[in-house]
Amino acid sequence: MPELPEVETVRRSLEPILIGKKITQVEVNLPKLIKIPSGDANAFITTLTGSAFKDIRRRGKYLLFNMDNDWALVIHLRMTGRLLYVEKTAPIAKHTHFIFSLDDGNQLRFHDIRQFGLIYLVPSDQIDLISGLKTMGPEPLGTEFTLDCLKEAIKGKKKKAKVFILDQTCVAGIGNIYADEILFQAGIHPEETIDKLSEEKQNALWQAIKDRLKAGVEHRGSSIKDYVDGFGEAGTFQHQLKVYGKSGQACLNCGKQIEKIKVGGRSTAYCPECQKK
DNA sequence: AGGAGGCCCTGGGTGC
DNA sequence: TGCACCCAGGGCCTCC
Repeated sequence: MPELPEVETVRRSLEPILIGKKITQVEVNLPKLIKIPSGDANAFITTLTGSAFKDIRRRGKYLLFNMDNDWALVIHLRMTGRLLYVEKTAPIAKHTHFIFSLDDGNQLRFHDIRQFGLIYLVPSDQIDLISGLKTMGPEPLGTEFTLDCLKEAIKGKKKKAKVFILDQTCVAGIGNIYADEILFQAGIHPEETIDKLSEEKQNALWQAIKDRLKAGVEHRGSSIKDYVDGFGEAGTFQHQLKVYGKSGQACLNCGKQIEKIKVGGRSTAYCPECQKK
């Protein structure tokens, strides 16, 4: 499940090889993934063909490819999306929905088993047309994400802690895996009401958000099931996980059994001893 | 405002 | 072996 560290790893893997490359041909096999212009493969193909990659940015879990014709190709990988840079002779894997042929003879392919991925093509100065980007909260690894910034976002909110950190308008880029890991490190119960946290816990949450995401990036993401970078390489952060996917196992910190509950409709693993309300 | 539920979708796992 | 069912989950939606 690509979250901030996985999306950032994809960005870093693709950036050096895509910048300056021109798209010579676009093949769309599943137009419904194009949200803007809605399902319009022809407009999508016409606009992108002949343009070159200028830069690749990331905002939350979105990848933004700025093209030299002032359009931006924006991609959200959701759960099973992959962006792969391959030779054009490589066999086409099942679930390959988009193929961008490049002027270096290789291809960038978008592959997505569950077809949940989202693709947008917007003028690069109008990325706010994408509602998820328009309302996106602060980048947790950026300088704007200060302790005061987090406290301000928390103020008056009655959401459960896990629901709060998964809310992209509160903090950008956190998904189910890192949410559980962050709350474990901060010693916060996932169902604790967020504005009931003590000063000390708010500080611990702030530190844990930055620390776990940074560690995820350093380990090139977590490859639980589907995630790989732009070259098909797996990450290694899955070996650092303390609670996600560990329900029934002993907590590495206290030995108590990790429990599994549902919070905000998401499966949640936590240690009842280390994460008390 | 928050919470619950549904929807999109495939494949892997389990139970009979 | 086959079939039914459940689960995984990000973002967006509706309804209460």
